[in-house]
Amino acid sequence: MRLSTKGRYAVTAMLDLAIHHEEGAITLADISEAQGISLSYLEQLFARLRKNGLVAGIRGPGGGYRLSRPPAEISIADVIVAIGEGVDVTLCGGKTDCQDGERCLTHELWQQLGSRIHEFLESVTLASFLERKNVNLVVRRQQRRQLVSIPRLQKTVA
Amino acid sequence: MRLSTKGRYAVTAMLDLAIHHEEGAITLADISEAQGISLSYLEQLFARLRKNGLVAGIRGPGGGYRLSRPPAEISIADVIVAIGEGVDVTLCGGKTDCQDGERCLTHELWQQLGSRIHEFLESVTLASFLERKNVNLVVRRQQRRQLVSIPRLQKTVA
DNA sequence: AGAATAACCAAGTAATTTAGTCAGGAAATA
DNA sequence: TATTTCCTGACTAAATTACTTGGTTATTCT
Repeated sequence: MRLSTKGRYAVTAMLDLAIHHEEGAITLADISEAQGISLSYLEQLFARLRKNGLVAGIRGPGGGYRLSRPPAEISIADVIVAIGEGVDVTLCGGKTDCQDGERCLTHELWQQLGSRIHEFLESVTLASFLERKNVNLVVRRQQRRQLVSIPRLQKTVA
Repeated sequence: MRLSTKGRYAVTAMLDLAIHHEEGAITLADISEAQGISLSYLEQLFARLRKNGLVAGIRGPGGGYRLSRPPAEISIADVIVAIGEGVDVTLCGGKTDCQDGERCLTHELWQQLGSRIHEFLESVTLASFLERKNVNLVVRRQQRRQLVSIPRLQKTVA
């Protein structure tokens, strides 16, 4: 019952795009540096995000990636599903073709679990998450320092 | 975001024990045969279940395994956690020692997800699950045949 | 036109995890 | 003592994850 870093990477990268949504495209090299993720690995992840219509790639100098929908219309579930990290907790992938009785005994349990997970991840959008986060930051008076190590984030928050 | 067969195996095996809770011990060899799981693999799983106080092993002829608590007091979460399939969805395992800001940005998200999953799995006990299942079976008038391929289960249900 | 920039793509590899085997022991019962 | 069953540790095969390497194509700037 674990989420791979692939999922985490994708979500954090998408949040990064969401933060700079108004400012145009942002390069994978930037994300790579800011988050300490290998560039090529990011490229693989973004290939899937792109194929699923979540982001649009812009080539050439000044290019990069942009969200293809406003942050309020992209849920965490969308991201997780897009990169292939499906929330299929059942053995037979949703179908009821697990033939021998005992498998089917627990089938509904895992199916329900999967639904709950999906519901939750769907209820959180990039926008709603950042909003909540912003509130938290303000509440905590996050002006102590520029310690928090993501400069591009700081700009937007402050 | 997937549950390994390890977790599934453990849960189905525990349900098996729960069904025969009144009838005394049941051997791993039986479970192995009924469910088509390798005996040695089951032994490994039960070693962990035993160490976590969920089952008690009884050696010698006529021995086997029994639940060490009534089925109503064992949740699916207990089982999943016992076999090491933790519901730790965060990177840093609950601690907040993911230093660079972006990690901590999503930290709460994964933590909340983990809580939701755990809550759900905790809300289902071996007893409550079987009860629900029984109701379903009765409602569907499961008398059509003895088709359902688990004889020991059939005995109890019928 | 040419160089720089960045997305795109395919394939291979290293590390980790999962799922399982194998070979034996130790306690209880008959 | 022989059988049954739990119990243990170490070892292996397959799959998955997390990368790396080495390119290509499209776009822009000079």
